[in-house]
Amino acid sequence: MIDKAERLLAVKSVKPTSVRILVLAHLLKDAKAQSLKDLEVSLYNTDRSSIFRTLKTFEEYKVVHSIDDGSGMMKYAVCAEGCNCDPKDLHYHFYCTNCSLTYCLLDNPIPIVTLPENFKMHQANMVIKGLCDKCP
Amino acid sequence: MIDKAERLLAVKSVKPTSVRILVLAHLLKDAKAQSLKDLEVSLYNTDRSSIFRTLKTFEEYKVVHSIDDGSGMMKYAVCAEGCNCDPKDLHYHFYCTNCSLTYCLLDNPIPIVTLPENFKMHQANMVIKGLCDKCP
DNA sequence: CAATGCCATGCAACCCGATTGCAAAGGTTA
DNA sequence: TAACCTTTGCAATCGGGTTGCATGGCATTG
Repeated sequence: MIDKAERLLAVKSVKPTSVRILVLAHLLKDAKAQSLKDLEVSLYNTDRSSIFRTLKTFEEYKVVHSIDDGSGMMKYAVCAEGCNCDPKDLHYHFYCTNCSLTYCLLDNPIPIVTLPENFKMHQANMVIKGLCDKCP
Repeated sequence: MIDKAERLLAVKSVKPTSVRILVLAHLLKDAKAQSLKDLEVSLYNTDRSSIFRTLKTFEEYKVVHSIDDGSGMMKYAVCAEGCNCDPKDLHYHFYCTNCSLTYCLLDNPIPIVTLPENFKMHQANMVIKGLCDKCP
């Protein structure tokens, strides 16, 4: 997972520092979107603000995308291959109100929404809330 | 607008106190969703926590629905007639990244999203971000 | 009318995630 | 080695949301 992280950073032209490799390796580890706090707990000897700034850098270089799932904490997930975080790359997210996990629903593309005249869409944030398959 | 607010409160069985009437009248005044701060500024002589609790009450009684548009501040908008805040009543919201206004796009129903097996949808929060017709 | 109790309100304080200022550490270049 | 830039760690701050508590209004009961 460490190598995978290093390779991804190279592809995205982000200097591979120790914190960045650790954070990205953790994000790659499973499919769920993780919050700053999640990462802070996992990487307990790394400073919160360093992780925070790392995530901002990742966003800037399209390594991860952020998800506001309404839980009060921003979540971060590694971008799928070829993702440019354009509207066409957007996908739904699913937030489980029981276990607080956030999933990327990559199979469902965001539909075309007809906007009022002269409205222009740049991004979208689509979150479905409910219970995941592990929660009753 | 005051009378309209009073009537709506009666319909929803919410005791019509002065703060509640004022808050609701302000929310009815225009179609844009308003934040706690917006209301605090408009009703400058009313306490923030009173407005806050009023909004919570309104949500509980389905007078308003809240929208997390990703701006960092929850927005509130009066429920359309007949709205029960069920998934079927959901609609898209549009957040203008320039002027920070949030609009309800009532004409577009939320499509059916095929969830992974055993995932259950209860609510959804769909926000499109971009520029509204008044912003360049 | 007086006593009681409930609910709304105002004020102040707190919580917590996000963010920033600043100095030290690490690495790169001249 | 010296100068420089970036990253990191620590501490502090910011801001929206939320809560504890005392006051005040209002209605119900005796």
